[in-house]
Amino acid sequence: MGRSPCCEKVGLKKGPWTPEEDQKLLAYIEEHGHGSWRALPAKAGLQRCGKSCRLRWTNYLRPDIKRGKFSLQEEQTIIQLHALLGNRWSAIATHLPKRTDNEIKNYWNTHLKKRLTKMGIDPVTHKPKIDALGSGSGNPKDAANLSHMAQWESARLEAEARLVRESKLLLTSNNNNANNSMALPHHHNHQLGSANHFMNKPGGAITPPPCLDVLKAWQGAWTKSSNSSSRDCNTLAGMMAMDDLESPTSTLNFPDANHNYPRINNQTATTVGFGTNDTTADHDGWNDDNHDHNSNINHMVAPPTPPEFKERNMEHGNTMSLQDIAFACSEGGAWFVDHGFRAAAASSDGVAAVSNIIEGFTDAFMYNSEEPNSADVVGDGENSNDCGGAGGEGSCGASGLFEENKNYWNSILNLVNTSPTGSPVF
DNA sequence: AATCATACCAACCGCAGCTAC
DNA sequence: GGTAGCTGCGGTTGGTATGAT
Repeated sequence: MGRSPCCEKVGLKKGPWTPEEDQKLLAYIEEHGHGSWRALPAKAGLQRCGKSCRLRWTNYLRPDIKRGKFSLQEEQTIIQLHALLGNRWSAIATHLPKRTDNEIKNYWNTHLKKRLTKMGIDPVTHKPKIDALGSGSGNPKDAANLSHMAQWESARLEAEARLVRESKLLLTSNNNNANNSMALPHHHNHQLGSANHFMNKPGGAITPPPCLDVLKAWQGAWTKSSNSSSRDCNTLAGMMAMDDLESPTSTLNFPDANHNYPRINNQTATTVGFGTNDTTADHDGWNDDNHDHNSNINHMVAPPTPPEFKERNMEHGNTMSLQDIAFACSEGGAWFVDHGFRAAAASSDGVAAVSNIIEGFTDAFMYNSEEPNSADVVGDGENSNDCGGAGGEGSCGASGLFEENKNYWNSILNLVNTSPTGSPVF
């Protein structure tokens, strides 16, 4: 791979651009397009290297750039995408219309990172800092395990999402049946791919679908070891709410309605923790009585009991496999698989079977009304199991698991699905 | 008013991936 | 298959603006 000499050439100007230079570059690109950046400066009469021209164009002169203060929703999106993708600014920028990767990066480094740090969150891992927790659990192994899990899961999550995309491309051409939902048609395709990946095992062996809410699970795990004074800060949303943000919402939102980014749901932020010892009636993942649904911050059910998970985690070398994650969702997972495969049984060929699985899963997992504890999807308070909707009376029991996984799965799928450019994210 | 510290952000640097030859 | 060129990306720097003392 050869290195380009670029700006090392003598005589090329560096540093801030003058209005005249901007005008030249703008005029040339408007008339001819940028074409080859390397050749552009000479053609445009600029004493700059192509790289500098490209940067000036993409970060400043491009007409579709929005400048100015970041909105609350943009901030939230950046934080959530950063939690998911890390410092992949271009990927993050894909989901923030009219914002450049450079701008987002700068904003992260100068604002958001500091803010998170100030609030005791590690801006790299997006979980409460060990220092902030003090000796907390008193078990350094926990921290190591979680860190290990975080790294592993980050990679796995990306691979999973990539497979979703690939499978979508592969299967959409063969499968129109999976697109018959008026509600969220694209999800069928994505789930189709995902199901093909994690369920289509040789010999008919079925692997339960993954509970993808790993980031939140980490936070939940940390919740367990944090003290009561810091518990209120154990959801990112909670932290945001405690700082200078206006809303605790951290459910993935897309800021610009003009870009057809779907608002996934109207629920406010949630944290699911598989490590909590919630024995209270609210089943909100907190072992107390003051973190209920009336809070601005919603807490969801903690799926398996800690000893089960710990034991399993140890068996698997302190990393989480898909099966482990699914195990974390075991209560809903068994039903989920059963429901999905009852639908699949109606088909004989592979693609249709997978399609039917997805149909079944979609019905079951996302819209199911047969589930005894099905929650109100939009959290509007009308359903007694509404997890956090305004005025909702119910708490998140077993249905919280479905809600939480559904929401997170939606988020991931929509991240993949709504990318304007065929997302370079995955 | 002057000086210093901090915040902000445009721009640069260099690595890595992709593609053409 | 190897090499060179080009482009994109992420980390970092340095100049400017703003605030504090």
